[in-house]
Amino acid sequence: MLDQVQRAVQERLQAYFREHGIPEPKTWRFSRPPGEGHWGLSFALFPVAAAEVRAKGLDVPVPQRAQALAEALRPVVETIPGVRAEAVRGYLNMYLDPRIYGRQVVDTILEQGPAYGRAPRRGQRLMVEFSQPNTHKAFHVGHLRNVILGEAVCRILDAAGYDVVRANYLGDIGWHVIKWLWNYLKFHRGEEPPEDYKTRWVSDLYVEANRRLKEHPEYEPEVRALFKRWEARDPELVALWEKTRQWSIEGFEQIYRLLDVHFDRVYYESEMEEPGKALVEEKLIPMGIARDYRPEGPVVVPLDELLGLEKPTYRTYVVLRSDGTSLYATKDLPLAIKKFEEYPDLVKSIYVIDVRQSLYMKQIFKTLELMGYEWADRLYHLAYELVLLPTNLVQVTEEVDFETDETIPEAQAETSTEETPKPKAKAASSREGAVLLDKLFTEAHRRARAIVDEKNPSLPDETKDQVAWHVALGALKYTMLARENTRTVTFDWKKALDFKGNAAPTIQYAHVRCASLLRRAGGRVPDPVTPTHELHPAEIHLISELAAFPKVVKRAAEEYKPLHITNAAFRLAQALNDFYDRCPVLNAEDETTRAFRLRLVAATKQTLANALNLLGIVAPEVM
RNA sequence: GCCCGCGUAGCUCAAUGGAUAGAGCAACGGACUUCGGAUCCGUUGGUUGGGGGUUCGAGUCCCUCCGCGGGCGCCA
Repeated sequence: MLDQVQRAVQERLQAYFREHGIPEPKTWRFSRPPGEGHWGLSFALFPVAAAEVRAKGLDVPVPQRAQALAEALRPVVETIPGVRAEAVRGYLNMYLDPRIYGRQVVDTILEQGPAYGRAPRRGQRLMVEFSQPNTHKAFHVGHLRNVILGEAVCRILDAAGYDVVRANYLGDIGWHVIKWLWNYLKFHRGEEPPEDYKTRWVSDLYVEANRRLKEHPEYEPEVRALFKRWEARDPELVALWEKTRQWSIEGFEQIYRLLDVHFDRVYYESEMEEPGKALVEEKLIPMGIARDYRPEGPVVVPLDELLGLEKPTYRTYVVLRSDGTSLYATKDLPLAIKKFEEYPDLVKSIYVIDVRQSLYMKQIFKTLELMGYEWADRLYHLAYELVLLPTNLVQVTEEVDFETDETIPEAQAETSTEETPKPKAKAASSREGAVLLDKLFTEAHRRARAIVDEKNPSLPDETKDQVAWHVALGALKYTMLARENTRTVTFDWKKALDFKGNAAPTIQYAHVRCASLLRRAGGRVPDPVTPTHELHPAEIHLISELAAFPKVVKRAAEEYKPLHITNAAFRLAQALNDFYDRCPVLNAEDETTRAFRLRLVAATKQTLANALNLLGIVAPEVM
C-alpha cells in the first residue's frame, strides 16, 4: 500500500516537472521523514534542483532552489487523499493519515499472512552452493557461519521470488581422507562410531592420524602406498571409504537437522576427479588456455599473460599437479559446468565461500569465461569473513590434540604497549572449532533452559526443552547473521549466548508477547476496522515499521545481506515493546480501539514470524 | 612488492551519497499497585584512523598516508 502512495506521488511530481521544464531525476528514491509521531514518505529535492540549476544556468544556490521546489510541490501532492505535506529544508515530507493507511497496512498483512513481505514468483531459478564440509574431518564453528548464512540467503532469495536450488559440495576425497583411512586400518580396524557423536568421533580420528604422522614420519610411505591403492580403486579400500564417508555424512546431517537446513542437490568432490582431469587434457591444453609443464612442473593457466595484463591480477591458476594427480582446483571447473548442464536456466550460480578464496574464485570464473561458456558471467562468489577465536580461548582447548596440517597464522606473541591490548584472535581450526561446536550447542541450550525454568516454571518439561532449543539456536544464528558479511566475527561466549539487547530472544519475546495478548483475547482476530481514536506515536511508529518490511526483504535479496532482516526484525521488536508499554490493548478505552490494536498486534506477530523465518529462526508461542 | 577487506561512543556493531551519525552492552538514575519485567524511559559517552579532493551535500565516492587482518604456481 505504501507502493501505491509512492506511485501516486511520483506521477504528480513527474507531471509537475514536465510542465515546468525541470529535468526528471534519474532515480526515484524515497525515504522516511525523521522524527516521531508521524509516518510517511520523504523526497529530497536536491538532485532535481541541482540538475535544473545546471541545465538552465540559474544563479541560485541549490538548497534554496530545492526548498522552493518542495514548497511548490506541497499542494500538488496534497491532492492525494489522506496525505499532508511539508516543505522542510529542501525535503518534501509527506505524512500519511495513520487511520486510513494504518488500517490498510494491518489489513494487508493479515490477508497475506505468511506471504507478507514475499514477492510474486519470478519464474527464475538460481543455485546457492554452501556448507561444503570435508568428510573425515571436523565440522566446526567456522563452518557454522557458512551454513547459517547460506541458508538465510536461500530463504531470502526464495522470498524475493526466485526458485532456489540449495547445493552442497562434499570434500570426500583428497590427502586428508587417505590419512584418515590409514589411521583407521592400522589402529582402529573394525571400530564403529557412537550413534550420537559421529562427527566428533570421525574428526578425532583424523586429528589422531595427523599426530601419529607427525610423531612418526617413518609411517609416511604407508600412507603413500595407500594413496596408490586408492588411485587403483582397490575394491576393499573403496568399500571402506564409502562406509566411513557415510559416517561423516550422517554426522553432518545431524547438524543440518538441528539447524533446520536441507539441500536439494549434493555434489561429491570424488565425482569431479576424472571429469576434471579430462577437461584439462582434452580441452584446456588443446585450446591453448593451459600450459603443460609436466613432469618438471604443473599444468597452469597463465591468466594474466593470456589477458595481456601487465600488473599481477589473476596470477597463475594451477589446475593439475606435476605428477598428473588432481587438485581441488581441478574439480571446480567440471562442477561449475555440471551445474549448468543440470540446470541450464540458472540466472545465477552463487558460491558461499569464505573471503580467503576470493582470488581463486576469480581464477575459476575467468578460466570458464575464456573457455567460452556464455554463463560465466552468472557465477557469483558470495564472500564472508571468518569466525575468529580469541587466543585465550584457544589455549584452553589446545591441551587436547591440536591439528597441525592447516596453515593457521600464529597469533602475535609480543605484548602490546597500549594500556588495553586488543584480545588477539585467530582463525578457527578444526580441532578447537569442533570441540567448541559441541560445547556451543549444549552450553547454549543449558543456559536457555535455565532461563526458561526461571521465567516460566509452569510450562511442561517438554515444552521448556523445545523452547530452550529455539532460543539457543536463535541466538547463535542471529549472532552470525546480524553482521556485515565482510566483517569478521570474533567468537565470544558472552555474546554468542547473549539473550538480551540486540539478539534473537528479544525478537522472539516480542512475538511471544503478541501471542499472549491474542490468546487472552480469545484467540480470534477481530474483523477489519478503521480506528477512530487518535493514534499514539508508538502506535504509528509500529505501523511504519510493519509497512517497511517488504522493501527490506527486497533489498536483502538484492544485496545478499541477511543483516537487513535482522535490523528490521529488531526495530520491529523494539517498536512493539514500546507500543506494549504505552498503549493498552485488552483494556483499551473503547471497542474500536481494542479491535484495531488487536489486529495491529496480530499483524506484528505475523511480520515478526515472517522475518524470523527468513533467518531460519523459530518464532515461539511461549518462552 | 602487488591485490582484497576492515578502521564509527569504553566494548560489540548499525547507518540507499541526504536532515541533529544511531542501537545494544556496560555504568549510573528512574517508571508501571494495568495486558508476560527476557520490558520501557532518562543521563554519561563521537575530530566516523590522519590529510587532501569530487559534490548543493561525504562515515559512505576518488587520491594519499597510517594501523590491523587476509590472499598471491602444484593446500583445500
